[in-house]
Amino acid sequence: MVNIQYQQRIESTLSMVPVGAVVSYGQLADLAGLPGKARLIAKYLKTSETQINWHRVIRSDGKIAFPENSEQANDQRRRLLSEGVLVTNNRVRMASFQWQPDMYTLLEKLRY
DNA sequence: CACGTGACATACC
DNA sequence: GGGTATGCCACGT
Repeated sequence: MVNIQYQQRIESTLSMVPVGAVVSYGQLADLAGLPGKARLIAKYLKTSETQINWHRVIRSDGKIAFPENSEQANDQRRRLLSEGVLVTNNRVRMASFQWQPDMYTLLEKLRY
């Protein structure tokens, strides 16, 4: 269970991640105005029912958080591939990893 | 209040 | 690159 305030910020921010982009847990926390709370994002994704764009969240090292070949990892990989995000060996390719800097700044100024 | 627990992050070897 | 060690922080027990 995640505090409702946190949940709302996380959900609205996550809903803005564009198709074909991925963010890390820490980046998403930053964008949501919750710096340092990467693990809270993880808890949200695990416990919350409404997970829009959940598949666009990956670890800071570029890897999918689930064990390779697990059902969930395969599901996430399939969803990413369908948006044009290349995934090999449970890891997204660098070109797809993280937003362009200007986009990052833009969203920050836009919301907070 | 004291620990233990994560779909984490960073530094270092 | 992989592996270990710490830091982190909201939550549950």
